[in-house]
Amino acid sequence: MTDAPRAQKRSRPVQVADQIKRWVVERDLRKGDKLPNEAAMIAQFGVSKGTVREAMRILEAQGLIVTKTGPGGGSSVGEVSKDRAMSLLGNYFYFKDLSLSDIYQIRKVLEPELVATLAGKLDDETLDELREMAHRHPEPARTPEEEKQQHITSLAFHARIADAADNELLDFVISFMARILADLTVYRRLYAAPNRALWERGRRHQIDLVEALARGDGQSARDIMRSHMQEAETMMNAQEMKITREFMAE
Amino acid sequence: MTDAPRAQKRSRPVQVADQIKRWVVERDLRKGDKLPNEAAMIAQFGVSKGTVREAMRILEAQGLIVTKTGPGGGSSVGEVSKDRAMSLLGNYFYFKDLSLSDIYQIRKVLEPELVATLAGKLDDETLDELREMAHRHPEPARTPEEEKQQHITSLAFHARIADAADNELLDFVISFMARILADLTVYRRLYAAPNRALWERGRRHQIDLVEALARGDGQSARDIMRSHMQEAETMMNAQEMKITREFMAE
DNA sequence: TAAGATTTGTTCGTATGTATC
DNA sequence: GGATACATACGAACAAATCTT
Repeated sequence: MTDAPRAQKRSRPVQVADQIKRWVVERDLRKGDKLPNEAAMIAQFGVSKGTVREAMRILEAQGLIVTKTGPGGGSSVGEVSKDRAMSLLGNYFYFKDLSLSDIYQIRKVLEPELVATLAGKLDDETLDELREMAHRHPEPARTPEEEKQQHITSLAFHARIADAADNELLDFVISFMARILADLTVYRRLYAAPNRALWERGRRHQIDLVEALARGDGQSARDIMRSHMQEAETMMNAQEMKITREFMAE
Repeated sequence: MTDAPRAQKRSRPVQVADQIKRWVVERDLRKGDKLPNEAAMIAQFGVSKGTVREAMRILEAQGLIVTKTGPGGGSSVGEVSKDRAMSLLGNYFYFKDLSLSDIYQIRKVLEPELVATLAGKLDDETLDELREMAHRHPEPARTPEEEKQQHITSLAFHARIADAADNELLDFVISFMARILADLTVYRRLYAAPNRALWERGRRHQIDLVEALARGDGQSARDIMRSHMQEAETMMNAQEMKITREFMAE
């Protein structure tokens, strides 16, 4: 049991929620498995309807159960989705004021590592998706709106690669960083000459990376991603950005 | 607004919880700031007491608010603790069956990166704590119980270093991995000769690492951590381990 | 210490909404 | 459509915690 030896006073709904958690773990229940209905829990725990409902809300908020009305309805175990997990974690960092350099310090080492292990292991469908994204914007953006769109496509490119990893933790961390970056609000001064050469190199990186992945060349993939990350960081630092302070919604 | 354009039917408590979240974000409320009390929310949202309470439980479960009874009590904004964030994220991985190699793939690149940036930046108090942990177990374990204790001390050593990072995201990821590893259940066969040489090298690594950090030698720190991670992985792979399948408690 | 005020915590009864058969 | 089984929501009352005087 990881359960802390807690001396704290815990409200009844929280106690009930904890008991239900233990109940689920003990029986090793899985995704669709059903929990007892309200009436049964009222009897089981000797508490009122309201208390049971509050307990269910707690579990629901954590993504652990889903509830349906009607006959055959009730609560059942629900796998925590990646999106919800990212939102919950996002709430933690809401108070932390992450900087771009914080994020890039990690991206710079994780993303090259990721592509190195993925080389030669991607199926054709994934590779085609990546090719499409890499080629989607053949010209530099002319308007802030286009710029934003390209930015989002680029982050989706990275998230798509992470999804293909069989390391769920690596996938999550990289996807989470992509999401934070996507949620950034860009305050930028529009420079007269938005370095076309640098932009072009970024695009080439993506294209070359996909082909390195396709032919199973892990070392090249790693090297390409390294310089890509390096240049991406440079570009972003050149802009004035600020992380939006808001809670993430599921 | 990150808020998704959700068509779903959301129950009233969830709607109320969302509105309160928005309310908090709009006013940029911080850690101790108080929310309206139950009665006010009942009036504000035109819902019943039970509904408001369920909404509060949702926010509480996410670590966003804390509630106290009595005069001057009520709900207030509560910074999400690292522990709670780790627990919530742990629930996501509960369903994922992470392997040791998944975790070490990331540790191997992140921890060397961490110590490299930390060299020369730790205060004396932190360094002394690390020295104490590195020297705490001068002899190899003789019993499974001692072995477990040494394992936990070692993970605490890494978590302590992560805490000192000014990169909150890096801190969190490393601490989270340490916690997962600490939650592992060890099923081991006790080998006749538990490689004393390897154990001794691990201990030396920790001791040397602290001194490299103390004298500000980032390159050495990185190298030491690299081989330390490499050997730690080897040791763990030699053991039979299995991740305990249970929800983490706060 | 004690009493009173304030605010959340819990219960019960009842009514409504919703999905299935 | 109607019956059934279930969650959803409301309102009034009382209990418990905690602060102030």
